Amino acid sequence: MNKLNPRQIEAITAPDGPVLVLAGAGSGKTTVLIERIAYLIRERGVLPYAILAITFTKKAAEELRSRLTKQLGIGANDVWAFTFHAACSKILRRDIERLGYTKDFTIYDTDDSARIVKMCLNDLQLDPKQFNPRAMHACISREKNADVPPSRYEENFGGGKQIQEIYTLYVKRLRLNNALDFDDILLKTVELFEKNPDVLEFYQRKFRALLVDEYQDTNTLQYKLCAMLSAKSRNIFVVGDDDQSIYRFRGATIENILSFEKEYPDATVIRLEQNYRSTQNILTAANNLIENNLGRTGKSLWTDTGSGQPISLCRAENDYYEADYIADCIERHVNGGGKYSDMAILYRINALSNRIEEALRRRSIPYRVIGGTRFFDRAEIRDMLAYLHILNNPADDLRLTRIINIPPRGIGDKTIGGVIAEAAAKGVPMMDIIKQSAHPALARFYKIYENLRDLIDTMPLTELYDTLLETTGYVRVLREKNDFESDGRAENVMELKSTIKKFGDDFAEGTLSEFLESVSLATDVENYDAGANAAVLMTIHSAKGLEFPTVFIAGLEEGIFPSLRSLDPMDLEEERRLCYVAITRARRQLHITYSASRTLYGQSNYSPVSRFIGELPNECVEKAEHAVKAAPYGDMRVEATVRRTTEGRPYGVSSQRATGSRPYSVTPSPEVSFTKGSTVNHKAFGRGTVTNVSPMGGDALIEVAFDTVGTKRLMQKTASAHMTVES
DNA sequence: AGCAACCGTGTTTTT
DNA sequence: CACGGTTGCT
Repeated sequence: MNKLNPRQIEAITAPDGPVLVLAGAGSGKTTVLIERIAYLIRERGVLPYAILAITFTKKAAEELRSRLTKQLGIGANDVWAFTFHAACSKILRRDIERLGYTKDFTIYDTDDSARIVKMCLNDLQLDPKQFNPRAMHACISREKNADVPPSRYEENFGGGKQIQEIYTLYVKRLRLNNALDFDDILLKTVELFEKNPDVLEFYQRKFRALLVDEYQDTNTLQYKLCAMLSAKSRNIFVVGDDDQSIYRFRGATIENILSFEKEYPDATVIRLEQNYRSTQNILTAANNLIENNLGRTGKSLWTDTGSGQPISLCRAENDYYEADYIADCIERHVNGGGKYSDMAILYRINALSNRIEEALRRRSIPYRVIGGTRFFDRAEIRDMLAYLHILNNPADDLRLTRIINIPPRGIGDKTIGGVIAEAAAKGVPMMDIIKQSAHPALARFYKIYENLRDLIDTMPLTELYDTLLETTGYVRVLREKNDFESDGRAENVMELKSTIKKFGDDFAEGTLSEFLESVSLATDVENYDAGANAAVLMTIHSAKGLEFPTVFIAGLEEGIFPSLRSLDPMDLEEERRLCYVAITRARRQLHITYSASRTLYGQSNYSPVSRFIGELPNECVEKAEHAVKAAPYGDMRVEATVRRTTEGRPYGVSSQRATGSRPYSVTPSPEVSFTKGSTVNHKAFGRGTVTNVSPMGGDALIEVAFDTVGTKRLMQKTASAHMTVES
């Protein structure tokens, strides 16, 4: 304990009962959590299995577990260190039968859930255009997280009768499919406890101590869970930072941490304000920014390690230059002896990564993108997982309809519609209907299914997967297509086998059901390998809890950061906290960039600089020269939007993005290019000379001095259809 | 039944 | 821009 400061020691050795640790960014929060657990075990005689430590991300849980093992040895394995979702899943796997589900229950992600909503709309004959399935699901999710059942829906929303109907049917459908959505994992656990006091009491007795990380991000349901679990022992130790609450949109309520002292008047409250991560310049900037928020507990970070480099601020003309500036900085950093892996590029929205990826690729800078479209979200992976899901849970109609005719096996819309109707009429899963069907294609499908199903208890998962590939013909059909995209997809399908193998290596006794659960709860951040020498790109949300020597924050423009959709005061405060989180990720050097114009969603727009930049103190900030060595777009050729698809190792390598359920779009490079000085011939305007080319979004604005009609400005993409280059 | 081409629309952040 | 859904052809 000799490396700890007095405040930290106070937190670690706090007496029994409720404890609130308000821990600023970089103040050694995780260390305190770990030391507290070690202290409880060593000094207070608490047994490891009587400790429940909850985190928000899998990565945090893993880090907690590995550091505990280092500290305590093998006994640490008995500590329950999980995310809310993982802990609840574990509780549910044990007792969910009391709620009428079977233990093989399936977990639906946001995408699956939206599809279920869509089916509900169909049943209710409502127009999916009027009731956007994703928005409807967001509504339902919000209500679930606030613990509002369908029957009470209207109390919250006047005139929401149809939404209530959708919500009701949605709940029914999930149950029929023996499925839980993300929110249900928490909701059903609470329900389990409420309906079965003996189960609750079992866990209340089991857990002598509850510790919660990132407490500022808990929502009503999670709050309720914590309160229930600690009601007997009253040993609830929470760590958090109200300034870093960034999940309001997911129902997190900052009230939970702000009112902790009211809730537990006898609580021990400790503030950790000494920062061990960043330079004073970075901290001063962060402090100044966050002071613009009201309703904080009030905290000011400090360090004794010196002021460090000023924060560099760069204004770019457009997003191409912004990206190139970042790439240039990284290149110079590495030329000066630094590592690529020192650098992280953070942004508010995933859509900003594309331009930056292009710039990094152009300079051959190794990078990896965290988040965005996940490996598990690729169409072909979803297909394979769907097969595994129906083997695990035959009632999973959603997954069944996804793959029943993939690859094509003669089961068309009409046949599927018949099965759905009959299943609905009888109130049974679709598989029951298929089993008895005389339809030859359906019978053939059932045979495939049945044969595989017979193997799940006896065959190792990887072999089962091989057999699955074999009997469904999925890979064979891909290979037969013999094109670039299908090859990539086939590779991805094989890559899933590596995931399965790794799961088998990690959990020798792991079942299919557990594998699927691990996939459902997986995120991309935990796949981030800090050991690889590559720059990292991710959203600020993903970056929470991480730190890097050098951080770039890109896209500091009004409408992007803060987001256009977050302009009312409460949302704006959350955006500001997000910015605070971003700034405090940096250890030594922080670069902030913004762009006068930006092409987003296929449209180019001008936006003013973000208000957050004005909230940084001048003395910490230095304007950066826009040092573009060889102007990369000077004699511009329109860059084709050639996306690297899936060559190389399909996952975890830089520069790959899935483009959803359709084949990847590969646009060939346009042959025509106009450069300054070339002579052109236009269908309508005749002969002319190109006098200027400037980049403009994914296009370019070209100026042409025509021989007869004078100078005109044209967009290259449009003009190329009417204009040729004269040789 | 299956495929290709077209149109219209929405697009933050994620356990 | 990129998706989902629809239409129309084979």
